[in-house]
Amino acid sequence: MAKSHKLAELQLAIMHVLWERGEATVAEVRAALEPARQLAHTTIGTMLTKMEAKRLVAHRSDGKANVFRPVIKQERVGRSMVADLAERLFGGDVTALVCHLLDECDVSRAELGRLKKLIRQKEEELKHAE
Amino acid sequence: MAKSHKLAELQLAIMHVLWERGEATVAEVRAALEPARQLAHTTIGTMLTKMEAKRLVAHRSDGKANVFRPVIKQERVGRSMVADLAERLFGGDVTALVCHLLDECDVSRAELGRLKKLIRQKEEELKHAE
DNA sequence: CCGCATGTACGACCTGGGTAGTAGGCGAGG
DNA sequence: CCTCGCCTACTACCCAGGTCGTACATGCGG
Repeated sequence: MAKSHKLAELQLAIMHVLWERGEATVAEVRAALEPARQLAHTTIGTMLTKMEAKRLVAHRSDGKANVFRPVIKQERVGRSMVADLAERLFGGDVTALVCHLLDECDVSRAELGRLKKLIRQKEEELKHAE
Repeated sequence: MAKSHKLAELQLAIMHVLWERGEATVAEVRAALEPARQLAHTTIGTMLTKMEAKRLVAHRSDGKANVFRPVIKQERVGRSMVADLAERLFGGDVTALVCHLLDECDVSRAELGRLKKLIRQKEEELKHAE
């Protein structure tokens, strides 16, 4: 029952760290976030605790420190957040969202190439599915 | 400077009504939102007031009622919210976002057609720009 | 054995979104 | 003129995200 997993700023940043590393302690997360944001050690800890309450992460106790690992998949979060945005901004019209993307951000030719390939591939899949 | 305009759920819904109509009273906004959400008249009023404080909307007084109109363009909000999501979810890699879209949502063949056309058009633009 | 460095757990607080109640203004109908 | 209905303005809350401070545990170097 894919309940929409909307993660806010910091939560998402933390999840990224965990997804990348598999698991991490509070200090490690903090260090990883350090360049972008200076946060107190406890801030990360608190956040992680709150996130555990929401079943976004889980922890095991390794000696003195807690080691956290992601519970939900990046995949899943990405999917629901993108879908959510498409819904709220374009009434669920995915194509409209892509148009928007293409229009507003500058996309390099290489990227266009990749996209073309992707679309062709998608068309193949559709053909086979029928 | 394009400070990122992130609007939350209700705010966005209200803006959609205003963008569509050009302007509307509290009662009209409420009526427009009615099918999806039952909200007290004052809820809309309060929200609109808060939004006015943030310069998202403005109002003129027409007799007894206030008539609100959008101050920011839909365009602008869409752009910054999409960019924001791309940034937070895919580190700004627009192509990754599009891939994701294509992969996860089911896109009809007609939509794929539209997208192909779009990309070709985009390629033209790039060529001319050089 | 002491105290510093690290860590955790818990509680405080602020902000912004969202939701609504209440008080008071004001025009229309009786 | 009084009341009903509609409207605004103000105030009050609740919740979640975010940010810490403080108190307390505990391993390690001297």
